[in-house]
Parts: sequence; structure tokens; C-alpha cells
Amino acid sequence: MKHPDLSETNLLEPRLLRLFDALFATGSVTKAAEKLGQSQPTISIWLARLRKELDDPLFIRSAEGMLPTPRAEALIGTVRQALEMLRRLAELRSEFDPATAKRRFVICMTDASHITLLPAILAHVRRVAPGIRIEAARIGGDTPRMLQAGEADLALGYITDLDAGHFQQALFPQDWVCLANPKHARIRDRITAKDFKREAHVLIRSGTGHQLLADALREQQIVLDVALELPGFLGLPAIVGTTDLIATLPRHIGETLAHYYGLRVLDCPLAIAGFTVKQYWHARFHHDPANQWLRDVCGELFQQQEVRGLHRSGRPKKRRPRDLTS
Amino acid sequence: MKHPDLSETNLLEPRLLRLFDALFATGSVTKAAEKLGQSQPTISIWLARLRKELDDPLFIRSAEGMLPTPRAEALIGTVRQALEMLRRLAELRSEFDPATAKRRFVICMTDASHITLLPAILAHVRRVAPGIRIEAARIGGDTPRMLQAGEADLALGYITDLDAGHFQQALFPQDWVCLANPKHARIRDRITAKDFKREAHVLIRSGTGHQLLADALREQQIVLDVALELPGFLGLPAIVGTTDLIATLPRHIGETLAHYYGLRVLDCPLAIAGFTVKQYWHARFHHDPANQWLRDVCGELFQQQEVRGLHRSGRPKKRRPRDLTS
DNA sequence: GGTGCTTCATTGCGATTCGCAATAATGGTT
DNA sequence: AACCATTATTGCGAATCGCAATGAAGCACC
Repeated sequence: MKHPDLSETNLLEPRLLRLFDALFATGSVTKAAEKLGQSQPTISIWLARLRKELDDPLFIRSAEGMLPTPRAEALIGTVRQALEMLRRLAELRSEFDPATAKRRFVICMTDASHITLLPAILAHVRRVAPGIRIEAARIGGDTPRMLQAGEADLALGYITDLDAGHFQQALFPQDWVCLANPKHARIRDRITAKDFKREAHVLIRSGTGHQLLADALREQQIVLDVALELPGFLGLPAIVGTTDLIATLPRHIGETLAHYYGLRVLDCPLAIAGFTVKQYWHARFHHDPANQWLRDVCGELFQQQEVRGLHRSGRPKKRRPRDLTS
Repeated sequence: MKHPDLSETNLLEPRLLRLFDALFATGSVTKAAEKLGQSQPTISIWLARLRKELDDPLFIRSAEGMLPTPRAEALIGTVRQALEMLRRLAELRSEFDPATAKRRFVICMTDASHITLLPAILAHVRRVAPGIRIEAARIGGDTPRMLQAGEADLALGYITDLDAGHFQQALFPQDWVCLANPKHARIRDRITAKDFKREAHVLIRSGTGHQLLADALREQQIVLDVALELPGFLGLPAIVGTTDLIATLPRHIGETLAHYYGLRVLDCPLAIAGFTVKQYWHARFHHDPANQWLRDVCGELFQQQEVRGLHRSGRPKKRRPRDLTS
């Protein structure tokens, strides 16, 4: 055995602290043994060890039993405090009660999620956790670092190159739809591939899915007539509702916008890779009750049945660990 | 291994607390191993044990090193407090500084010692330990119980049936002398056995030595002419100084009284068993610095050269343990 | 003083745990 | 994919453990 750091004194082990306490209370090695669930010879050996480490006989045999020395009397208070502190360490478990907790959660998400996910999160949280505040932050190259640093608690969306140390949980799949003006002169109830190539388009140059769309166009060697590119979704409903431009979006945001703004939703004729929207968090917070509550909330709100059956993974796996359980 | 008391949780051992602290400080298993003087695999195993006992990963591997979980961050303060408390336990040693200490010592002694020993003790203590108070108590059947209970710190004298658990240290031997009126009509410079039997005597019916005198008289079948019996030494000098009565006393008190009151000291013609005046204390206080100081003081004041050479005994022996060392 | 009882201290030994060299696995960089 | 640094795991000889058996100590009783 390597000797421990010579600058460190030997510290008493919990069993010796327990012995000290029990012997002080009972005045008997035999009774202390019973109390500690050990045999009498074992406890006698432990006492010898205590005596050596504290350099004092500590308890002297007499007709009245084992009587403490002044040194033992001086130490018993600190021994009991040390035991109490060690018990606190073992029992200390932070809990999270949404009804009473007061804290802020930072959730990274795309702009689209402000419309598709955030309202439902906010409504739920305001109902069951009035002291909780939600802050939305953008998903970007900094997101993994923010999750690890605890500057963000969760990320919702589709993140492709998250490094190790993060968990993920699938929420719902996404395929693609086209939005059109309900009064569109040429596009009624469906849009064909031919229509798609002929018509003018408006593209959103943000969000995690736009790269998939670009990939699909390149792979199928299709060049769209892109009449307009927007940096975000803000003006999109107005543009699609007053022109004949076609917008191609992930289904969730597409249907949401169509619903609110009375736009026409059409199955997309282009074969674009679907993707799964997930929630991501750092392994440091995997067992944190607060973080766990938040992702349970998101899971309940957004997880669709068909992804619930995916088998669990209890720990992060190479590249992108995911967690399917509370 | 018998299982410990089921009502007790497993408490963290000091080495695991040290590991927690070192890992929190360094963020590296390898560096923590160096700091703790163990190998890296050993520390990795200890970390696994910590994780299991606290039911939390505690530190998560990342590019920046091992990062603490919220649980680890919540625990580190208590871990460090527990370590500090355990260090205090190891280092706590009561000291006794006579120059500054304030306490009371209770010393059991015979009445004779009030005259022979107490003045010297008091003078010394008042000079080097101004905050110390001395209380003299009588030696009696209760003395052993008082020593064990801490109600008395020391006993000075000749105690014959002290039970186990007590230490003793020889101070000085005692033989016997006779006191006479310097103007005695018949007793001049010496007293013969014939004189001894013929003369009238005054006896002191107290002190530990009077039983030895009675034994000697009985064994030698001598019947003294006891004209007076006193319960103590108070009136003795006046009686001897104004009558022709002979007093037989242990040498120390005899010479002391003769010195103060101008009495004649004569070698006792009767063969009476000598004895050794000792100091006694209970084993519970053997290592107590205060008790040790007090008996060192008495040793220095009263221990004669011829008893200093007696070999030491480091622990109490059957029936009457004695200690010859500081 | 001898005997007997209870309790604490010591011994010898089989069982368990320990620390670590060697190596596998992991995370990150090139 | 290869390489490097670090953490996790395995197998094994060494060290420590708990305890049955027993010796020693303290005390009551005869």
C-alpha cells in the first residue's frame, strides 16, 4: 500500500466514530458490539485502534464498566458532530418540487419552436410551476458548451454534431410539407413534382432542417426558382398568403403556420430526408431532479407514441447519448 | 462480515471524502491520484465507490476534465466541513499551562499532611500557577471512589487497600520517632525500650500509620501506659511540651512538629513497620495533562532520591498500579 | 486464598478486500 | 483512421478483516 500524503493526518473512519459513540453511551465493549452488529473481539480490536490513533486509553475498565478519560469526554461532542455531518452527507438529496420551486430554466430552441413548442411549455409551466421562469435561447454552435456549462438546461430541436457527454431523447419525427396561398391560381389540393419545379419559391434560411432541404435539391439535381429568401419565419405567412410563392417546411411548423394564418398545406412532392426532433441535455445534469422534471414535462408534451417504444439507454453512448426514461 | 446496524446508513470513509475534495479541486482522476498518493486505477475504483454510495455520477468526463454534477456541487461544502471536523478530532489535544490555567484540584491527605505537605504544595502552586486552587480532603474509605469519579484528583499518604484502576507513585519512606518534653525529668538524649514501657504516653487515634503502631504493640505484647488519646494532632505539641508524656509518630510529622514547637526528637526503641508515603490517582486521569502536572509537582517536592531509582511501570499492575514517571 | 462469573484483550486462521500493473475504453485532435 | 491523454476495468498477489477460541483482568462469594 502506498502511504497517503504525509501532510495528512490519519482521520478516523466512520466505524471508529460509531464505536466511540456507542462505547461512551453504553460503557461496555460487549454492549457496543451488539449495538454495532459486530462480535466482541472485533470491537475490542477497534478500540485498540482508536486508542492508538488518538494516543489515549479513552475508556478505562472499572467495576462500573468502561469509564471515559478526560480526553474522551473532551472529544465526544466533536465525534457526535462528525457522525451527524457524515449522516447528512449520505442522506442529502436535493429534491425538486415544481409547485414551490423558484428558478429559471434556459431552453435552446429554433425560432420555429417559439411558435410550435414554446407556447405549450409556457402554458404547462405556468399552471404547475408558478415560480419557474423560462428563457428561450437560440440553438447555435455554442449550444453544446452552454449545456455543459449549465448556462442552458435543455435544447429542443435537431442537432447533428453534438459531442460526447450529452444525452438526447427523441420527441417526434418530422417530414416535409408545402404551404401555398389558398387562392393560388394554379395549385389547388395537391402539388406535383412538375408543379414544384415550375413554381416560384420562398426559402427560410434558418432552422435546422433547411440543410436537409438543400441536400435533397442537390442530390436530385433540382434547381428551384427561389424568388425570395427570408432569414426567419416572421414574414413568411404574410408572403405566402398574398403571393403565389410556395414554402417548403417541416410539417410541425408548416401545419402550425397554416392553421394560424389560413394557408393551404400540401404533401411535399420532393423526397426530403425526415428527421427527429429531440431534446438534449448534458450528462452532468442527468440525475439533477430539476433538469429531470423539465425534460419529463417536454417529453409528456411532445413525445409521440411511436417514439415511446424505443428501448432505453441508461448511459450516454458514443457520440450522442440519448435517454428514453425518466 | 456481520452487517452493520440496519438503521445506520453507510457513511463515507475519510479516503472517499479526501477523494471528493481532491477531484473537485483538480478536475482530474490522474491528478487526484497523485495528490492522494495512490495509483490512478485505485482512485478510479474509489470514484466508482463514491458514485455508488452517493447514487450520482458526481463528476462527468469532458474535454475540460471531470466536471461536477449539481449533486457534487451541493455536497462539496459539507464534504469539506466533515474533513475539517475529522482533522480537528485527530489534532485535538488538551494542554495544561499552569501559568494560565484556572481550576481547582482536590487532594486527599491525612491531617498530618496539612502540616507536613500542604504548605509546600500551596507555596509552589501559588508561585507558578496563580489560577489554581487547592482543596484538601480527608483520606477515608471513600477515597478510591472519589479518585475514580474525578471528585478528587490525587491522594497523598499510605493507602493499603486501593482496588484496581489506580496508579501510585512512591514519594518517601517513613520510620518512627518519639517526641518528648525537652525538660522531661527522666528522658534526656535517648529513650530505651525500658523507658518506653515505663513512661506514660499520648496516642493520636488518626492517620494511616497508627494501625502500624497498634500492630507492633500487639505483636510484641507490649501494653503502654496511655494517659491520653487524641483524635488529631491539634493539641499534641502543647501536651508534649507541658507534660512528661511521650508521643510516638512517623518521622516526617514528628520532626516537623518538634521543629516548630521546640520538642525533643528521639529514635523510637520499638520496632514498628515503616511505610512509604505515596501519591495515588485513577487510571482515567493518567494521561490527563492537568493531573500529570499536579503529580509532577508533588513528585518534585516530596520524592526523595532513594525512591527515584525504582524502575518504571507504564501501566497499572494487579492490585495497585504505580507510576514512576511523568 | 481459592473458585466462579462476567467482561475485555489476544491469537490464529479462513475469508474478504485492497492496490496496482496491464490493458481496454473513451474523448478529442490531427 | 491514427494517435494521444485520460478514465475505466481486469486479474492477482498482498494486506486486512471478523471471529471462534481462549487468555487475562476485575470482582463477588465462600
